[in-house]
Amino acid sequence: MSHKNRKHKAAKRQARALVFAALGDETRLGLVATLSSGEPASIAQLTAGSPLTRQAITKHLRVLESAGIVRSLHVGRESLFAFDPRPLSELHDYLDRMSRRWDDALARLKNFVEE
Amino acid sequence: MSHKNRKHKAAKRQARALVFAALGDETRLGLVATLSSGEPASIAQLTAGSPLTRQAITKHLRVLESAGIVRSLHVGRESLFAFDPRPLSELHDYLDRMSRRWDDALARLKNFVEE
DNA sequence: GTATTATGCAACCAAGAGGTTGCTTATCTG
DNA sequence: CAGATAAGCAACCTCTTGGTTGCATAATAC
Repeated sequence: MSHKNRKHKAAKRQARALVFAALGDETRLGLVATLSSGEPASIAQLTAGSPLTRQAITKHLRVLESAGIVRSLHVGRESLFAFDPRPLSELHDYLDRMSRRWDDALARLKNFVEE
Repeated sequence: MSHKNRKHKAAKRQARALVFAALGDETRLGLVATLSSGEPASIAQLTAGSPLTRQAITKHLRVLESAGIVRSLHVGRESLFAFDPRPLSELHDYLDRMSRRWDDALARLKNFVEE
């Protein structure tokens, strides 16, 4: 494999890890669920149903934003967040590519636990 | 939605977050890549190509194991790890279900950033 | 123009993550 | 058996995370 290719792969992996990590929290997973199936919402709206403080929710939104999963805009005194499906779509493709090896992997696993 | 259904959903979300979090680290993503496309390997083997110490790799493997992504067995003096595709398959399905809403989401996003 | 609402900013805190080193134990190998 | 190899255990360290509280500021409503 070429040097350039290796670097490219490393960068992809880094970006991917960032997206995975952003989804690795129940609160954020909930926020994504909400935003992915509805209109853009303000911080106050997103905090409404939660036991957490507004600031905690804000932090989670910023994490999602740096992973590219949501985008934010200031409208008046509100800060609105919208879901961006593209990073998740990339993850989906990644898992899809990987899934071609799952049958073999499952066979190896079966063999592994039984031997 | 029923109480039972709500609890079930919460449990699913928790398990999912655990798997996502396990993949939210470049080192672990690398280990998964290695194990998913090859035979079960020992800790020493998995440490070989890495700048990290054996103990660091061990910790990562245990994280993957508690998320169900790998399974381990002791064989002789070695501890072997094998890839289990099922949790990743579940994630794939999750993203797949979610992807039905992505066209709408993308349209909303376009509208959002342009208004 | 005053009160209310929505947010931002900063400091702080406890717990967890990622990593190391040092030592012990178990299992081969010659 | 002696030495080498594979791994486990535990303590420790630093940085990050998830959360809080308090205060300041910008927009909106009455």
